[in-house]
Amino acid sequence: MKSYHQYCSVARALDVAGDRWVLLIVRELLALGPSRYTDLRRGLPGIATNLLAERLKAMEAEGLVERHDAPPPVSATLFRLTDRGRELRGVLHALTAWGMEGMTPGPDAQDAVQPHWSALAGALLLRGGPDPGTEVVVGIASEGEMLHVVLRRDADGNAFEIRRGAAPAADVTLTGTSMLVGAVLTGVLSPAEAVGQGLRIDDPGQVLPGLVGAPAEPSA
Amino acid sequence: MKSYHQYCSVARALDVAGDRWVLLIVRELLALGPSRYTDLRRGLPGIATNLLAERLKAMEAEGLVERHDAPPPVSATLFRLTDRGRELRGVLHALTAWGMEGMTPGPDAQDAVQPHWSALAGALLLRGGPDPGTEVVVGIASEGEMLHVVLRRDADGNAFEIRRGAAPAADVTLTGTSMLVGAVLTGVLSPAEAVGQGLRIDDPGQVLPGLVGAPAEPSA
DNA sequence: CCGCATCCGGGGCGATACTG
DNA sequence: CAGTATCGCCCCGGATGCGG
Repeated sequence: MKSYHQYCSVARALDVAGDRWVLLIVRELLALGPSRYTDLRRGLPGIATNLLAERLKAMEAEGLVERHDAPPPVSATLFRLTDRGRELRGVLHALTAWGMEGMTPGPDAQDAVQPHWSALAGALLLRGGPDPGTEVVVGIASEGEMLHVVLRRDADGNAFEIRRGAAPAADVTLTGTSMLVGAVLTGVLSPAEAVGQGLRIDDPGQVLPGLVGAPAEPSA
Repeated sequence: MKSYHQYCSVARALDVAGDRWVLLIVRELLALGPSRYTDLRRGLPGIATNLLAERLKAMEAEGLVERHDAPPPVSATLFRLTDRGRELRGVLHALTAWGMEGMTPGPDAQDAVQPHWSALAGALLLRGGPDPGTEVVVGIASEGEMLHVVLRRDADGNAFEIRRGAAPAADVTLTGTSMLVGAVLTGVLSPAEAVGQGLRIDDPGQVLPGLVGAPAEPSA
C-alpha cells in the first residue's frame, strides 16, 4: 500500500507493517519460528499465493524478515524474523489482548481454526509464567492436531517456542477445542471453568495454576 | 476490507481495526479528544473525504466511536471514542514505540508534520511522569502552531489531554521543530542534546527532567 | 461553512492456473 | 516446494457537488 506521508510514529509504523497480511505473517513467524513458504501458507488460510510471495519480498526489503537456506539434508528456504521484525511482538501482544474481546462467541462457520494461534495468544498473555530458571512444556491436542509450547523465563518477561507435533515430555497437556485451550491460557476461563465446558487437563505436577494465575510479584 | 475469517485474536482485531486509516483516526481522537469532522480531516492529511465518512460510519457500527451533538451555541457533530475504542491505546502505544525507530532521519519532503502527533508519542512513551496527585502542563510551540499537554497521574500509568492553542499556565514550554519536541519527550534525545540541536526549553521549575527521565521506582 | 454523497481512474487484492 | 502469470473486481484516492 502507499505511505501515509505523515511524520508520525504510528503512521510510519503502519507504512511498514500496516499492509494487509503483514502482521499475520509476523504472527506465524513469531509463533512457529523460521518457516517454509508452504508452512506459512498453512498458517495463513485465505492468502493468495502471489500476495504471500509479494509480502515476503516487501518485508525482506523493509528488514522485517530474512530468507536463508535450511541446513542439509532438508534443502529448503526458510523465512525468519529479523530482530527488527521480532520487535513487533509488542504490537502483536497489544492486538492479541484487544482482540480477545471478540473471541468469546467462538468461531464463525467460515472461520479457520488453528491451535497455534491460541497457543500464541496464551504465550503472549500468560499472567504467570514458569519459575525463573525453569522451563515448562505445555502440550496441546486440539482440532485433530498436536503441538507443544516451551515456556521459559526471560530477562523481560516470558520467552516461548511453539512447535508442531507432540511434546517429548509435557508437564501439562490440554485436550479440547482451540477456543477452550485459548480461553484457559489467556485467563478468560479458569482451569476449573474450562474443564466444566469440556476441556481435558492432564496436569500431574499442578503447574497450570502457576502459569495462568497472577504472577507472584513481591510488591504490594 | 474483508474479514480474514480466522479464529485468532490478532486476526479478529485486524478485522475491526486493520483497515486503512482506522488506527490513525483513533490516534486523532485519542490525542485531541472529541473532534469535529473537519478537525479530523486536518489531522489526517491525505485522506479522501468520502473515506473518512465511510470509516467513521464503519467504526461507529463496530462500536469504536460514537457521534453526539456538541452543546449549544456551537452546533456541530462531534466524534469521540467509546470505551472500546479507547482500549486501542495499547495498540497505538506499541505502534508508536515500534515506529520511533524510523523517525530519527526526520520528515521526508512529502511528509506532513503536525505537532500533536509528537505530543501524543511523548505522552504515550513518557518514561517518567508527574508526581502522583499533581498535574504538569507542557506547552509546545512547533510548526507555527501552539498546543499544550496536560499530564496527570492515573491508576494505571499516565493520563493526558492534548489541546490546540496556548496553555493558560504551562509549567514547561518547548519551542522548536516537531522532530525535536518529539525526540525529547520520547526520550530519544536528552533535553541537553535537544537544546544543542536547536530546541528551546523554558522550564523555570525544572519539571522536564522528571518527566522524561526514568521513573522513580523504589525497586532495584 | 460543515458533513457528507457521487462519480471516476488506477491499483491493490483475491482466485485460479501454471512452471522451474 | 516455491513461487510466477493472468485476470476481474472492488477498494482507494482525488475531484466535485450539495443539502442543512
